[in-house]
Amino acid sequence: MSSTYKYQRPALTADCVLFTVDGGALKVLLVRRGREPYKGKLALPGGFVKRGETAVAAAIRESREETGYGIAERPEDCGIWSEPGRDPRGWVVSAAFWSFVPPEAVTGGSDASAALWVTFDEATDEPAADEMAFDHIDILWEAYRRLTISARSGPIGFRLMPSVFTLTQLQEVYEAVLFRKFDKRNFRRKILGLGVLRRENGKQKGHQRPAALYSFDHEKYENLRSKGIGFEI
Amino acid sequence: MSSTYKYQRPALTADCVLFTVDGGALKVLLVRRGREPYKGKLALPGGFVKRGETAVAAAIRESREETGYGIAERPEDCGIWSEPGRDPRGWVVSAAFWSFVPPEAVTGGSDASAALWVTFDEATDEPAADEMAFDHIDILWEAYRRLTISARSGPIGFRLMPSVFTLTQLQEVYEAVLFRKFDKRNFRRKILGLGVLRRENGKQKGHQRPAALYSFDHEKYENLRSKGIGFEI
DNA sequence: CCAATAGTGTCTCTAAGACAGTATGTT
DNA sequence: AACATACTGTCTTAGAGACACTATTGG
Repeated sequence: MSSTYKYQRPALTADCVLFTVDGGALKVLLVRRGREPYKGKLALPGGFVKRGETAVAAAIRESREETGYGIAERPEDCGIWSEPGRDPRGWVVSAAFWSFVPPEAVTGGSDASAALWVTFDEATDEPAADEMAFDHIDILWEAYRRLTISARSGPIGFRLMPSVFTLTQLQEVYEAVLFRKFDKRNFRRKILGLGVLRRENGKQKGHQRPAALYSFDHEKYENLRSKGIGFEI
Repeated sequence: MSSTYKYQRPALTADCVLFTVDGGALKVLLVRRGREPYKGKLALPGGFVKRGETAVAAAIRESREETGYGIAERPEDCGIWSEPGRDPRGWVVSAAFWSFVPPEAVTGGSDASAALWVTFDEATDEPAADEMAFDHIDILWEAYRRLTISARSGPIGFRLMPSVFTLTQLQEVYEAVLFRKFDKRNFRRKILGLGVLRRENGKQKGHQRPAALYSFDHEKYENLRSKGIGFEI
């Protein structure tokens, strides 16, 4: 019952895949590494977990420090990455997470940071994927897999919509995340039928016919999530 | 770029929640701890990750060492548990996993081990839940949450059925895992409609009318899993 | 013959998906 | 007036769920 072990200990890092939808495209936040190893390569934001904090807290902290972007909601698990040799510095295990960032944040990051939003397509296609540090390309794919599962099993709106939005905007987000198109009438029927949207006063300011504005009803939304009601458009 | 860090390192453990269905009840495999801390309390099988192995490999190895039960399939993620103070010995972070064990294994464990199968109800209800070491009761609940999600999104059969089985047995497993009953005709229609079962020759040996035997068609099963087809009975 | 379990078919209802035209604003 | 986008309803089809009786074996 001593506080030391005969076993060697790994270094523990926390990495975070941050998604957003911007201009109809699913994007992820990457940083260009300023030091070795993989200096100059693209990587997920992240860093070492400090004693006294949880791994998820470290992921939030490091993401904010490195990129200036705040995380809207509690990040979700994206696996434990412990393949020997995944980090040339030695035994480094990473706890990965993923989360959404609302689109307002896309233009609000700290200017001095090395963070950049890259479309998911660009990040995962050659040759950019080869430019990714460590096993981060694998983590990115796993995060996307979990994102799509999450998007299909419940409304994802809270996590990446602005506080007030139009139904067309909401549809565009779903189309970007799931890489498919929806029929406008069917989409509206389904979404409104969930009963989690609240009609807001006012109209969108646009160049053509203004659209009605909506927001999420937090209470009904949580109710729906906890009951685990399916959500297949 | 040295191989040492200014940061302290956590000890890393891997814990594994092993489920089975036995006698119509969902059960989990627990071990009674033989040493401090929490000596004499119930805990999940698990132990320290060694350098050169992945966390999931450690979970498989430790489970087998501690309990004698082999794991049928690759364990799935059950989160990273890193709350400060969760282990009185110091900074100990646990990577948790969950998996199924086919029912044949229930009677096949090593006799000398301190492992025992406990129904999920018993393990999670008071007062047994208070007898659980560390934060393992939380890990157990999280594993069950993930199990039910998995059971609803695809056929779980491969992972915990014997190689040949009857439709009634399969239904009993689903009912035990999901804590609900199914109509026999609807269940059969749905399962057979998936096209992943292969009719086997021979009949069940029983005391009444013998039932037809089935096995899983591995190829069609994997096809179904990869396509992510829903599975809501 | 009786007990026990295996096995089978129909109806209803809900929800997804396909489909085209009208309404309302801006310039 | 022309243009751009918002908004709306019906039909078809697939699948979930409720429901009760017959078939086959062992004792």
